[in-house]
This record gives sequence, C-alpha cells and structure tokens, in this order.
Amino acid sequence: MSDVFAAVADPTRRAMLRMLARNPATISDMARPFSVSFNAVSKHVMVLERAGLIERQVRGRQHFCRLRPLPLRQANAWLEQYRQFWELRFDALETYVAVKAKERRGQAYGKIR
Amino acid sequence: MSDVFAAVADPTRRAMLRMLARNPATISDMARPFSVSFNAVSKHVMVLERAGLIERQVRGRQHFCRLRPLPLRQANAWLEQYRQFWELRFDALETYVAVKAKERRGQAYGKIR
DNA sequence: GTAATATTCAACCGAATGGTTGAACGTTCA
DNA sequence: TGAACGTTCAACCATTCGGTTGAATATTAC
Repeated sequence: MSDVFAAVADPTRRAMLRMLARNPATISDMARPFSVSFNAVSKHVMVLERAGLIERQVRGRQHFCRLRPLPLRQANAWLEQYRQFWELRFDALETYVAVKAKERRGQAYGKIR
Repeated sequence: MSDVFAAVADPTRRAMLRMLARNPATISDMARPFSVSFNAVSKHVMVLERAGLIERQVRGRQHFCRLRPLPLRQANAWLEQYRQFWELRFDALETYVAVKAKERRGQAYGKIR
C-alpha cells in the first residue's frame, strides 16, 4: 500500500502509467516522451514494478511492460473509506472544540478524578 | 496531487487520517497512540496540512485538526481513470509483443520505409 | 509572577529519492 | 565475428524524508 502510493506520488511515473493504460510498451517506448535520461526511466520502471503496478516480460533484448491494475484498485478501495466523509461533508470540529473547552473548564474548577 | 499521494504513502500519516475521520483531534491527541516523538507527529501534521488533507484551528495553545476530504476525493478520481481497466482486465501485452515482433521481422527482411 | 502545558523552530543524523554518467551484459543484425 | 541495440549495474551527487534532541514561544493555571 505504501509502495503503491509512493510510486504514484511521482508525476513522471503517473505519466508512465497513463501511457501503459493506452498500450503496453517497452522501456525505450516509455523513455521517448520524457526529458530525463533513459536510465532514470529504467529506475522508474523498477519502482513501478516493485509496487506491483506493472509487469515485465523479457523478449530478447527488449522488456515489455504492461499495467497491472490490481494495486490501483486496492489504493482506490483504501480511499473509498473516506467516501462517506467527503459526500456528507462533516464539520464536527466546532462542536469538538466546544466539548474540549468544557472539559478543561471542568478540570480547572474542581472536577472529580 | 503529488503531495496528496506522498502524504498518504506514509503509514503513520494514514493512521492519523483514519483517526481524524473518527474525531477531530489536537496534535497531542494525535501523538498519544504513536510510538514516535511528539515532534515527529507535529511534522506529519504539517505534511498533511501542506497537502490540504487537514485543516487546523488554533485555540489558545491547542491546535485542533480536522479532516479535509476533498483532496482524497480528487486522488480517488485520479485512480478512477483505471477503473475500467481493472474491471475489464485487459491482457494486451502478448498481442503487443507479437505485433512488435512482426514489425521487426518486416524491417529485417526489407520492409519499405 | 511562576510553573506547567501545547506547540513550533533549529540543528542534526542516516536512509531513501530522483537524477546523472559510464561501463557492462546479453541479443540481434550484417 | 563484430557492430549496434536495449537494458541494467555501479558509482556518485544533491535533495528530501522521517526521525531525534534541545531550545524557544505563547498560552493557561495556580
């Protein structure tokens, strides 16, 4: 989970994923549109692979990569935890602050325990 | 977007968000359940705040934090891009490899252009 | 006024990150 | 066989990260 979010936190890697969502590609294919060195792209591929986000198939000297969407699905599921929250738009802070203030007043003026 | 994913990539911060989803809390409240120092938690709070994931309200010497779910919603939306992908379960790599192989054969044996 | 509380600031540390360059390795082409 | 190709490995660099400790700041309590 941490690896997935960390992988996806980099804009270059997000672009690479978007690219792979259209078509599988070799690492050279993936390197072409970016301004960074080939080696940098190769490293990004390793990060994505370690996070389980892509799969590699070696064919001769070329490495073909394909998107593996399962981890994205799980990341999505984690975020869904908060769906209700952003849909209902809780604003509980003010009441919480009030409660806390009352608590502290209680202690200050001789609350038991 | 990058900041949001980076923020959420850390397990301690994810736990803090989960906590804030139950109740708003002060920074001390948030520090209590964790084994790291108070200062470390304070830094995590700053990261979450910079990513727009939480909101802070200063009340005297206490800082009350509340979840701000909008960025999570946007992260979710980004992931949704791939929903169709993981639902339909594409397996396009093999055909892509085949196409590329044919291309290379074509070039090798005198393909035009 | 003084002590305790809640928090940040500042400096530091070791590890990880994103980038580079250059050499090495294995595959394919001629 | 030898050159070109596709990729990784290795070393290095600057920056960021997650953590620590200790001092500073501001508020509240007595």
